[in-house]
Amino acid sequence: MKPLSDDIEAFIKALLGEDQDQVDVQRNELAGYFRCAPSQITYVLSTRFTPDRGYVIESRRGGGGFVRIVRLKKTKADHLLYLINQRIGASVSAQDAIAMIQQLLEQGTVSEREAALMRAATSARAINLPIALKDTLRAGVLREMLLQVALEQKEA
Amino acid sequence: MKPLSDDIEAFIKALLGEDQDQVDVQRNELAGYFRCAPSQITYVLSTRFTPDRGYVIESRRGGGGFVRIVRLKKTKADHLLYLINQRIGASVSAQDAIAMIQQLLEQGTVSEREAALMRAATSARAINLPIALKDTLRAGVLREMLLQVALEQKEA
DNA sequence: ATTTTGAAGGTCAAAAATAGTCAAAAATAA
DNA sequence: TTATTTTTGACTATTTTTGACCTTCAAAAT
Repeated sequence: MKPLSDDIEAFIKALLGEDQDQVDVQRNELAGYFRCAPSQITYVLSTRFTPDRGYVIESRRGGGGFVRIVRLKKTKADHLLYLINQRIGASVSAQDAIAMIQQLLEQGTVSEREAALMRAATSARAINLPIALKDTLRAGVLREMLLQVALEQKEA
Repeated sequence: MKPLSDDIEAFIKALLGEDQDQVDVQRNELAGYFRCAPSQITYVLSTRFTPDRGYVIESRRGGGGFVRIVRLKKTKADHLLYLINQRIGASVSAQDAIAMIQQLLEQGTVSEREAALMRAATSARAINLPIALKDTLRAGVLREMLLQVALEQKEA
């Protein structure tokens, strides 16, 4: 017997279909449909729709809340995905961040202004913490920014 | 289903339009139009039309009372300096950061892509730390990014 | 001039509507 | 059996919506 998670995963992928690269669902509604705990939906999203697999999740709580699943277009975002999934690990030095940002700039993935913003956000001044934590923090900040750029690639 | 608050926000922004910098509404009338509690109007005003987002509210009670929504007109440079020197202190919540970035966007100080980058860099996902340090860190990241934008303003 | 009154708007806390977290239990796979 | 994955549920977090009660203002009544 196939686990429910697989069905839920398939269902969401079906919702995305061919042309759609983004879909909004309501966690409780989905859970109701599959007669499972709402947290199971969260489980599926966090195990099957990761950046690693080419997806990004956004969500909002409260009235009118939702979970948005966005599929990244792999062809366009190839190098970005590599950086996000491989190159950025648990920690990134300031030097490494600068190098990666430079590459993105040179290949035209980001503008000069955008690159400057990214450098600012990952600079030592911005990330003012005990050494042990610095590089970890920077990894998080850089990753989220790259995910954001990858999201926009999809629109182009 | 989008929350009512978003509709009310959009409605008020439509009233303001491009050229108008201020508009008067009647709380009860608006509430009647949207079939909601009058206090919901107050809620929308106090969450979406804050100084951080570039608006101030004035009002008068009693017969002929009104609520006036005023869009602040500050020069971009002044506003940036205010944010950097006054508004961003030792700590900034995720919500406050979003509000400030939103205003920069509406002001045309940053592009949609740049705003998205800034949101990503200051998001809770990017800044994944013990609560105590989060807001402090975010303040640093946001400040450095704004300084960067200010720098470029100067050159242009 | 003073008081009354009805028409605004304001406050605040509770309820409702969502989603997230985390650890334990259950099911499977090795 | 042991390790891993799935499933669940209790508890938390966030956002929106509502309602009961409070304050202020202007015009009418005295």
